[in-house]
Amino acid sequence: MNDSEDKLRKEVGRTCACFNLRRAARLVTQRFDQAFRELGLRATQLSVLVAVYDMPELTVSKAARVLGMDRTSLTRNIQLLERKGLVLVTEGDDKRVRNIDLTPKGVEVLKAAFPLWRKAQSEVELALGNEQWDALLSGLHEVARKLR
Amino acid sequence: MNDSEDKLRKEVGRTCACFNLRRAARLVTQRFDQAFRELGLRATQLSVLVAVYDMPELTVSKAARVLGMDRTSLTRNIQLLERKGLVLVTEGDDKRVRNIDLTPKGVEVLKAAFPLWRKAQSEVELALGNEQWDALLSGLHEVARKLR
DNA sequence: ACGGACTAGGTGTATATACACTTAACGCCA
DNA sequence: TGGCGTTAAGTGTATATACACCTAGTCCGT
Repeated sequence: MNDSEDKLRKEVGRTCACFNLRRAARLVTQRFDQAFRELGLRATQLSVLVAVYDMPELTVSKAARVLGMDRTSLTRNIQLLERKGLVLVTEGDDKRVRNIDLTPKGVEVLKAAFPLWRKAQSEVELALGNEQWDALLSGLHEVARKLR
Repeated sequence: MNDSEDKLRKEVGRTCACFNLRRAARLVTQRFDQAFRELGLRATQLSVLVAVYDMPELTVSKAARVLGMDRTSLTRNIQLLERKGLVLVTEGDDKRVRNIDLTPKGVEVLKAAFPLWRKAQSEVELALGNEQWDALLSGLHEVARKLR
């Protein structure tokens, strides 16, 4: 490996957008998953529940766009939530679409998750400090806006 | 759901550290995976190769710490790279540890990946602009430093 | 009405990730 | 030196994620 390759290699380790985003996501996800463990809920599942509550009669494709997630990934997520009895999937008027809605149990779990979320979220915000946290969040929003 | 619960729910959607990190990581990973497709390499695999090259005689546990990844997740990653013939896993003097090193083929793939990485990385940096990208990267580093 | 283009969704397969548990090796000390 | 606590690693299982491919329903022009 020559000098310029060595330089590039070091740059990858330090600055790679993909690696740094994934590493941070892994670390934060571990904390959040831990926080929701008592509900038998994973962090990803909570974000799906929130989106479903926010948008009644949500379809799989619409939800995938909002969540910045591949449609087929979301299908598996929703199947899981359905098995847990947290969401209800029904056929739309257009027979191709599936409408996703929270069950009463889903709403209960969502409500129970809020204080646990608040705690996990505060830990991250505290670790960074308000200023850096705001900057980070802006950057993440911008990534979603530009690459969605 | 009462008013304060509604407010919290909306806050989750907008500000959740876990969701926003994961969504950005998903979107960026899709681009990077796409960029490396011609090498049969995924973005995560590249970051492992870089770490392995950087630290000769790296062990699984040490690599996991550096990469901010669960040790057992890394085991699966390394098994994959071993099957592809990109890394070599050997027993250490201490018979418990495994030393991970790149094979010549691994070095070749790593070198071939650099220009592809440069291109994918530039797209993200351009999408955000230098200032916001620097702020985002700092935040991600800080998350790793504080939560590792 | 029909046929093709388009759209919504699911499945097969592979990788990524982590927790709980297990196994094997090391080291120390009584 | 024999046993026990510690450490390094792998396995079983479950979820998360995405691409390639497939199916079925809708729409529209003729």
